[in-house]
Amino acid sequence: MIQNTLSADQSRSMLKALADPIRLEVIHALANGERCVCDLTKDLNLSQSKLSFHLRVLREAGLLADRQSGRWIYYRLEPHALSALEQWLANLRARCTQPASPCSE
Amino acid sequence: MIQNTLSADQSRSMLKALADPIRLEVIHALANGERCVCDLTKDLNLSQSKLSFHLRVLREAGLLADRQSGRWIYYRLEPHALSALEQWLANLRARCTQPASPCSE
DNA sequence: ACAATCAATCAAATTATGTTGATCCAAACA
DNA sequence: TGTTTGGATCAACATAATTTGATTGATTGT
Repeated sequence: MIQNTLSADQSRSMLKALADPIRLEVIHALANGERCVCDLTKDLNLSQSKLSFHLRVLREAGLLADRQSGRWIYYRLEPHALSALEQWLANLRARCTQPASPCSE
Repeated sequence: MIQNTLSADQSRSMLKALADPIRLEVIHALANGERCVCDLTKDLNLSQSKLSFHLRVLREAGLLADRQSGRWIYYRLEPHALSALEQWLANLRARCTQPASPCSE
């Protein structure tokens, strides 16, 4: 589960997961709701094992969740993840835009 | 220069640049203002060529800028870059949290 | 002009990521 | 039970990113 504040590892794996065109396509493909792997392979025109690899990266980064129903596995976005990363980024920026130190003592 | 909206390539290279512990350290080391490369090597205890490599990645991603003064080269944060990425992320999230389609027509 | 210093760059070696095809396992259905 | 389908995983290979040490070019000081 994703907390409000990300660990260094969590933010790093999310950033890495998002920094890939195929994985971004996967995310977009899930924007309208969950889909099973077999439909995703058709939607994205990817081989089964290739898609599976990228789904795992996204899942392990916390960006996706899955559930099984019968013999299908449905993947969906984990919306908290993106906002947690947004917050992490906002924090980083805050730390990086400190005003110059004051002139007198 | 960084515009208000990032291209896919720009966001990708920023995400990748941020997804590395050494490069994050570099960013933190610059949080209080610009520093020359020779001081950064001491601050971060990195070899010259290793630091140079990571500075280049960060610079090419648009996250840092540099200037020369005498024989020193000073690096500084490019604050627009982080906020542009924040915006990119917010956009992605917005596209990913569309409400379910309405019940009646 | 010569020596020293700062920092980029290059080539070689190493490590990490991504891709492919095969295999395995579980669920469903005959 | 045997067969099919959905999907994860594995091993082998391919590609990309990182590290290291050496070289180079520019700037400064002697």
